[in-house]
Amino acid sequence: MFKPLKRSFFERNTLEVAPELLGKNIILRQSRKKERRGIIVEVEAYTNDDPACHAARGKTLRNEVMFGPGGFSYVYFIYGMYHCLNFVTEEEGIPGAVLIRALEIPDEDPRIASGPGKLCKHLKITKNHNKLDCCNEDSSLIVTNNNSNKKHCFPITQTQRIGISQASHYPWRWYIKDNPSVSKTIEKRV
DNA sequence: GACCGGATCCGT
DNA sequence: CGGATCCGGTCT
Repeated sequence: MFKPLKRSFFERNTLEVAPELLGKNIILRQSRKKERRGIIVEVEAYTNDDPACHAARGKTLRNEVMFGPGGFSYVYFIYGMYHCLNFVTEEEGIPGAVLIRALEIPDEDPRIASGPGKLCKHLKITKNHNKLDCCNEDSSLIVTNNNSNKKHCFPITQTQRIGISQASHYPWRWYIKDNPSVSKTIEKRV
């Protein structure tokens, strides 16, 4: 059995949580036996008081999970064809989330989950996975520490966020340097 | 009820 | 760089 990260991990400043999610495992239980795993290699932070954040204009039906406790999933549908996975940060009442932009999937092509839409497609993450409490060990979606040999010793690159028009210059994107599963590496570094 | 733009991806 | 494709937010 795997131990999910505690709620106290998520209920901190989004800009602290985001880079710390790099190297962590996402575990998705799809049935009693079947389980998929991915290593987080690229993230972006979206905070309260951030024009690009879905919560920037207050609570709506779509974004309300961002206003709740940390550690919940926020999955939304975009461009008529893709889903994107986030984990809610900050304490209850303060919206914030970390967008998971790329995963390294063991024994798979490194490009199979190299983007926020691609990773949801590969893991079959849909709106059914919205609002799951990922700190509950019985949840079908959890995040765990990586116990493998290639521990926390990896260089991290910080750049501007990509794919957005509002506040795109904020340097709130982090990825594992030289990891082949990162979506793009051409953006301006900080 | 209608309109419009989007935290994407792929092929050209 | 354009097209696919559809939902949520906003305004009427």
